[in-house]
Amino acid sequence: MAKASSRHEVLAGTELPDDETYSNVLSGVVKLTRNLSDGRQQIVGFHFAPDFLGRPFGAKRPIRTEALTKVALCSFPKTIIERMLNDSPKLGQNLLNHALNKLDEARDWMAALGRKTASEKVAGFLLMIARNSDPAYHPASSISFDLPLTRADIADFLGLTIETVSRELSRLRSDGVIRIVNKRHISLASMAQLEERCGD
Amino acid sequence: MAKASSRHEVLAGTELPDDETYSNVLSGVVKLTRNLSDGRQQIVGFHFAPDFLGRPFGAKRPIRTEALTKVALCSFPKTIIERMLNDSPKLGQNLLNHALNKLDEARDWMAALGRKTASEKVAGFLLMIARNSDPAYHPASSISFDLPLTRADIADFLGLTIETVSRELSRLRSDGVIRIVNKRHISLASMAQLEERCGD
DNA sequence: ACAAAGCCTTGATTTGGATCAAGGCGGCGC
DNA sequence: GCGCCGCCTTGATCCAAATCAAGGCTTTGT
Repeated sequence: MAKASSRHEVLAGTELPDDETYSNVLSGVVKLTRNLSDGRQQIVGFHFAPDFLGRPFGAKRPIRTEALTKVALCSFPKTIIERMLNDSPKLGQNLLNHALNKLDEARDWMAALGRKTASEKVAGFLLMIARNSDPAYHPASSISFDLPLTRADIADFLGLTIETVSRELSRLRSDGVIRIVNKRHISLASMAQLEERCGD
Repeated sequence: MAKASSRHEVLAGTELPDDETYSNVLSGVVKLTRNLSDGRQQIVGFHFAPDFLGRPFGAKRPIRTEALTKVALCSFPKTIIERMLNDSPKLGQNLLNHALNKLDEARDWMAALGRKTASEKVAGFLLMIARNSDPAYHPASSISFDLPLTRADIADFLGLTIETVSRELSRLRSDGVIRIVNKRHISLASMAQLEERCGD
């Protein structure tokens, strides 16, 4: 298996075509986007390390895959993966678990999109990024992280406009919940205050 | 395998506990609900025949599972399923495919919740029910079906209020797109008009 | 037959977030 | 250095959907 794999990096902004490979995200962040016919856009998922990318036996879907940051990938040809799925049940179980975790995440975000207010959405989003940036986080300690997304991407993820995202971030800052070190770097006194504001 | 299975029916409104069984939906409709702490509610998925219910190796989730109509199930103990997953890769592949299809559905609905207008959401919802009611549908022919949901459930699915759902259904009726035979039964002249109004 | 409870519809009013509008700031090319 | 461009913020106004309100229709129980 190690023989067939190839490690490579792509730059932020690269579209990852839905080709015949199958990859593991080693570092960086990938976004999945769904478009309506008139151009309205919704981000429907992220892949952080160590998520998988690519669908075995894949029915193609109208979803665009794009690197948000520099991304390191470890890729295999789909034929190899499909053969391994037939031979060893272990891999299939990993993939099934991964897919079910992604499904749970998607369902959490359906609840957020359908029922949360703008400020709850933004707080919940910052929490998600914070948790994925610092895997071994302590709920009480202070944390600082880069936003891998522009305001436009955040808006596309939360089902809001750029202006509303900007206003809610300003409000969190003036309420003392976050510090906006610069447009792309946030620091938190504690996760606890964000957790109170995220509504679930 | 057939030995360990048991066929049974539950009434509309029954909660299906997240127990140690694993089931196939033979008929009827099941809803999955996610709640925020203050009681706001979002329906995050449906299971129609022949979907699967239950998560192998299951991490429990804060999701409630409830029969919307009378539902017929074919159940197996989880231990059996988990043993079969280790023995034969075929079952694992089916489950993986099923999970990936549910994930695609969830992502379509994320786009709807985040970016569609109320009337597009209602049109898209009717289309989904119509397609699941009449598996062998012809896009051009006229169709009639029962809504397995109350207005409150529809609102919880679409991230709207009961009143808005009611108004949008009334509007589709007065525009001649649907006939409301009674509160729970709808008939369509054609799917095409709904497809035009669902926004994607 | 009637009362009570669910569920749904329709109308009036309010409001959260969208849209429209006007800069600010930082990086880059010339 | 200076002007341009992309990205972000903030303010003013508008509007789609929420909320508030009133009743209608059906079913259930007495």
